[in-house]
Amino acid sequence: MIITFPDGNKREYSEGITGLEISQSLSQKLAKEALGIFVNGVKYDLSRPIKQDANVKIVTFDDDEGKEIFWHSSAHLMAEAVEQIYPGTKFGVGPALENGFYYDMDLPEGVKLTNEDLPKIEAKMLELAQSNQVFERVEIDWQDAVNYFKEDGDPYKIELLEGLKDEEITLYKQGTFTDLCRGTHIPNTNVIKAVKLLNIAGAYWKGDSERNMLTRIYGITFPKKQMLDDYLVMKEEAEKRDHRKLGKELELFMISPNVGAGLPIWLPKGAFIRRKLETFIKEELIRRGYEEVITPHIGNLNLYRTSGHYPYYADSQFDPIKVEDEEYLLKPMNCPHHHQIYLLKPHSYRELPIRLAEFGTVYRYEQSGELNGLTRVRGFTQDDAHIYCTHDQLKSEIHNAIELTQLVFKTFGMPVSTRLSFRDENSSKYAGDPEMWDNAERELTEIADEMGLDYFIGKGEASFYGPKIDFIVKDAIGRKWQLGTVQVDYVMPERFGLEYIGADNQKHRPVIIHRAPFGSMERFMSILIEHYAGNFPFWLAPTQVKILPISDKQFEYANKVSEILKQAGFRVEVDLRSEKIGRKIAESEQAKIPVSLIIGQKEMDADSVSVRIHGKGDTGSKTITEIVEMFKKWDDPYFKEE
RNA sequence: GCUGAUGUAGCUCAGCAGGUAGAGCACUUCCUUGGUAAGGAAGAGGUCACGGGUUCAAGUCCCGUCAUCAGCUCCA
Repeated sequence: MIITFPDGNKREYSEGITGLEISQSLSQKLAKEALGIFVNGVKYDLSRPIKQDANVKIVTFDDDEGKEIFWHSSAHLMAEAVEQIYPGTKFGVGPALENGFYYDMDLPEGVKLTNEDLPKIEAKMLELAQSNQVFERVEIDWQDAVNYFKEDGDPYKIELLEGLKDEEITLYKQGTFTDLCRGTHIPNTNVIKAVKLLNIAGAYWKGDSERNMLTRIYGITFPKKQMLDDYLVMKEEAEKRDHRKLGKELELFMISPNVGAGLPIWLPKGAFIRRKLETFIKEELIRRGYEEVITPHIGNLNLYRTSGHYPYYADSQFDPIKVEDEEYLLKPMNCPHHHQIYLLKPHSYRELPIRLAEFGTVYRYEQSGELNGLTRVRGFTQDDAHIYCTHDQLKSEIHNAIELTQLVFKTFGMPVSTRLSFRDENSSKYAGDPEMWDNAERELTEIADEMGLDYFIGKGEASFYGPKIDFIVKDAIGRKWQLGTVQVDYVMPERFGLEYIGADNQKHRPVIIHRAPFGSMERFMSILIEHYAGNFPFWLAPTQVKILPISDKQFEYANKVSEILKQAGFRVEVDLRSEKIGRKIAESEQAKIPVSLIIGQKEMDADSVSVRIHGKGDTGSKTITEIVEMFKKWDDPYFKEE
């Protein structure tokens, strides 16, 4: 039997050899670290015999697939521990996650877990792990499996089995715990050396709020204790970046229950940064032929009946407002307003594309449990624009919109993933005919391919009027959020009866592209705060420079320097308190101000300043002329430090 | 919206066997004039989220509301 390795090497083994034996034949280290083996692309347990020639790949904790196996097995280990501590616990599902695992369980009557119970379970898990339990794979008949779980009193497993009637059923046993599971698992629990249970939360069975709420425990495990320590340090660092924490500390925004949940209020410093971002993108829009418009915050309900947003999204809109005999809606979208502008007069194909842009604030009713800092709010501002173009222009317009979005993420150095959001053919929530959808989805794919985008496809993620390309970013604690978006729309032109006169003197329907490179200013800001950990670059920082005179003998000179810098257009503050320089520096650093200029007798005599850069420390003295030049260079969004 | 936890000074938090509300930082005043991350002293500051209830007495116990957090569900 010939086994081929990922590097192309081939070796001969006798039939029925296991992954573990193959690892052992390669190296002791690998045999110790191996967690599973892919046989012709199929995950196998290391103990499972391989019966024919195959391409194999042995995975360890260093591989994502290895982590998945490790954490999935850890979920089983946790279940075993919980079952031993709380006999009679019923189990739901327990998958591996990107970072760890969870298990959903239905604890016995009267048992309520709190965070204080977690160390007990952790200790049990470690104890079980050290007892060298072997994961055993059992292929079993469907009916036997049902009988087994009936006897075991696990209704959830039986329900899962109902959906697996035509499949091969396997059970996995380790120690006293047996689970319905497809696998794969680690060979032995002893590779789990460090355990941390992170939190407890409720989770509905099958995600259905009508059904039972199970107790979900999240945890993470590692093959080395040091790895857990590193992970916890990293997690702590990430939590320090949380925009809700930094937003408060740096006085960027607030949320007042007196105004309303999910309705953020921008404080002067936060508002400054946001305006700066707006100016930045506006300059790019002008360069790209957009025209700015302004539309009101409410609109006649009929407008949204025409667009289809009402009643389609009635659940996530604020209730209509009665005005005399009409009903108005707080606008959930800007597009219907912009379509009115298009409709104002007839258009020739020669005018297209028409690109209407607006920082439009929209209001959506989000469930109270969903609200989250700036990332999920009830009122937010989109850097919205609608491009009305002919079908011939569609590709190049989409291309340009994607390019602009990419420019944004590149400028801020944010890592994004790109999703082609397509419809789910089995759902009826989409407007327009299937042929149109197929075309639009194909066009988007073509453009993405031509641009060499590294994308994945999100089925069922399209908006109701068309497919889109979404740019998705992770926040500091690993949650994913959609920011920029580019959407194709053949539906609204129909609904609003948009037309243009073509070269053939006939009426034609334009196509609409909806696009927002930032997405929402609120959400973008939240990610930006976390991305920079509050250390905004020079061009964005509300206060760019803090001048710190050492004693009051330098106050006059400090004010003079401040005046020169202000005249040159920089945002400067002077610290004229009778504090020691060490404290002034400490506070300037804590406020994350990019540059502190320290001024003592020496600097005053030399017409210079001592330059301290946030995060770098003292960088020596420079003359006033030199720093003005330097700041001018830094005050550019596209400035990159060599 | 659902489940659970939390809500005490501007901030971070202690007080939880019911018995007159505390610390550090910030703030004010005074002293200090100091060279690259926190000098000293004094002072001021709280309807203990809000509304009910139990009790001689409630920050503390009970109920409700609001908000925040974690998760679930949802997201044009």
